Amino acid sequence: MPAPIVRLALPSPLRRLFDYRAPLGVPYTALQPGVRLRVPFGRREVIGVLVQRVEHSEVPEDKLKSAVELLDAQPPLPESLFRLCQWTAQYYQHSLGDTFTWALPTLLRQGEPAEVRQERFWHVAEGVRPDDPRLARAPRQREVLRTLAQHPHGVPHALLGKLQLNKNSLDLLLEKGLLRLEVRRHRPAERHGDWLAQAELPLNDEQRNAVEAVRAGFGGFNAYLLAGVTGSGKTEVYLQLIHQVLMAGKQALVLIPEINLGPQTLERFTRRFNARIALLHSSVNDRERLDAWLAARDGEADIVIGTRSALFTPLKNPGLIIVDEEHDASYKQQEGLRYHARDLAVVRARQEEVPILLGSATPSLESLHNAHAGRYALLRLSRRAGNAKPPRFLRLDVKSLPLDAGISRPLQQAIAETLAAGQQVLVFLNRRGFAPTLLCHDCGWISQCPRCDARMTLHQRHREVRCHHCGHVERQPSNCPQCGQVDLRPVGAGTERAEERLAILFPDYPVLRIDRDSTARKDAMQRMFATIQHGEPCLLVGTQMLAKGHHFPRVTLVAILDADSGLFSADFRASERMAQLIMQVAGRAGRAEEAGRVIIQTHLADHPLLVQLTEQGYFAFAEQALSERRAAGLPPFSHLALLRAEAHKPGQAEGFLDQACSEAEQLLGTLNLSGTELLGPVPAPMERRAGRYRAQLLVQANNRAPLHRLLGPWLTVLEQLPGARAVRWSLDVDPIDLY
DNA sequence: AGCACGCCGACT
DNA sequence: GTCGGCGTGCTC
Repeated sequence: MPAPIVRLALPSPLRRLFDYRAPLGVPYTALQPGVRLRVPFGRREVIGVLVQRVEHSEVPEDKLKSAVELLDAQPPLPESLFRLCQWTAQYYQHSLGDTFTWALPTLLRQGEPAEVRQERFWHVAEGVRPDDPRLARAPRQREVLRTLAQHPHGVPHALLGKLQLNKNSLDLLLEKGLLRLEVRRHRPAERHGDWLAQAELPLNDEQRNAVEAVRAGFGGFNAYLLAGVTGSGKTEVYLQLIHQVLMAGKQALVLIPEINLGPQTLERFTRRFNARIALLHSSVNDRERLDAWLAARDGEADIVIGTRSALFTPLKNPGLIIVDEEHDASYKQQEGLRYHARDLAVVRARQEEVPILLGSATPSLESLHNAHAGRYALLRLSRRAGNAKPPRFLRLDVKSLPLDAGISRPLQQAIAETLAAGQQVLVFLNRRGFAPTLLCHDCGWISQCPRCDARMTLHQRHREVRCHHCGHVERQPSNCPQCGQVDLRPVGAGTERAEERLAILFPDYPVLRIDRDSTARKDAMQRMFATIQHGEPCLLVGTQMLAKGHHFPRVTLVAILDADSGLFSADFRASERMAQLIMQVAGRAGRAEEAGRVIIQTHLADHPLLVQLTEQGYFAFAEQALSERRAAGLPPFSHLALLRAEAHKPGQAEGFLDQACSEAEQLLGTLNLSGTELLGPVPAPMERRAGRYRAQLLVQANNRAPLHRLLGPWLTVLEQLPGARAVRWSLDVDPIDLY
């Protein structure tokens, strides 16, 4: 009887499965969905995941290859996670095999055993004496044996170096049978005593209501949107809910944004609970990641905290999923599998029948819309802890006012007053570098990036001009490359220039710049935060790095140098992002007894969205923005998919998208789908980037169902299009950035 | 995606 | 004369 046939998902962008004969001698019952097999694929070997056994294959007998090896006795990923991956692949129209690549720990897809790290212990074999005659002429080995004999419980492999035990001698001794190598499974961490390592904080009634509401929904799928202004104590709500989860013998999964939220929030979790916490963020190495993944899967971790990809951590007893700062853009992956971890978290919660809590001071319009539609229960926290007053907003109209490094005279005055009163000032400017352009005053030459349709930013400190889009760097020219004159002028201002200018304007106070450039060195950020916490009056200048997570209790003035770009951008989400950023930055100020002030420089001081935001607050802004979206038929009142393409030659990407567009039109007809529109193809807003010409085609649909009915067959056609190889293309379902 | 094959330009 | 550019074909 020939070996059974198995259908596998392979790490390849091809959106189909591949059939193989099972390896020889593997019992039929071992071929469970989810087990990994090593298989020949083209001219290489890859590791695939078994999706199903099949009776017979469409693939001709002579093309059917045999799998090399079965890697697992049991499927390493539980069925729940397998299902989530299948759903994800389907929804984002992505290859299932590649979806596993993004969802599973690196070591698992490299074929590592799905087991917790094993520790190896070296022992002297039973009955062996250090003066064994076989070692008469091997003094080094005799020495090794003598050392090992002093450790009756064996020597862990990791400590061999410390004891000066030579690996070579050990191998020889092992070969002679004089040593025994013991492999011990890392023992799961034990937990003792009460879950709380620290008393819980008292809750105000809003917080108590929130905790009670979510608790009432334990044990089944229920979704909550916790909308709490900065400083209203969202984290305490999370902590008390997690405590309830732990007491019920279940696990909590907490997703956090990528940037900086780390230290302060994490510390609150670790200090509060006497629990096994698995951390999954960018600086966790592959081995630790696999161990954390396994611990969560086997119920040996009580709380899992991690960034985007932690969404795919299996849980033995899931009790609650929390997505903190749910509006944060870092939940959306922008390459490969373009998933949104917040959206998938909701799907997962539904699949695993657990409650989910989305929290934010500035909820996304999508989530607010879901709350209005009754899909999420809205829980509001409107009061700041300790009766801290909300900040006061001032729109400073800078029309026709001179700007000095982006700073107007009235703002300088406000800064001076604040510093004189012994308080700190935060200056927010979402642009790194000294100036976004270098201009020749004599001939009009500008610092254009040779590979992008963009200007290169001057970084004066490093005497360089850099392209922020492709990373291209050149020396700062001293003469104009075009006319040779020396009058090169920086145009506009970034954080570096603001920092320099503020240091001159306020020589008596320290100026700290916080952006990706200034915090590149490992401890730089820590040192700056230490200075800030110290409380002396000072000026902080920075990008959105300043807006996330950290609290600056002594800051009483927040200055936002430029709010305009959010108000007239081509991207319809720009105003939402601007509002969120302003509120997040504003939230850094005035947390103690002094109310903070927020001064927003703008040329559009009467812009309705800005007025609404600053006078009525974020929720009023959101209502207005939502009604504008509704009127324009934009998300969340419609659904988008964006087909992007890029190619080396101009026009090539658009040519491909033209074909794609007519294929889509045809399919819309044959499938009889209505309410779906094709917009484009158009060149990308920045057509050339890193030397490639880019274009995009937007699909907009009133309903999700017809959109998805189109996408599947459409991509199948696109994959077979003759021109498809010459362009690099990808589909983004629910795109966030439309560039 | 990766990898090989195949056919035309600047060089050890 | 070769090394190597990327066009295109295929992966059970």
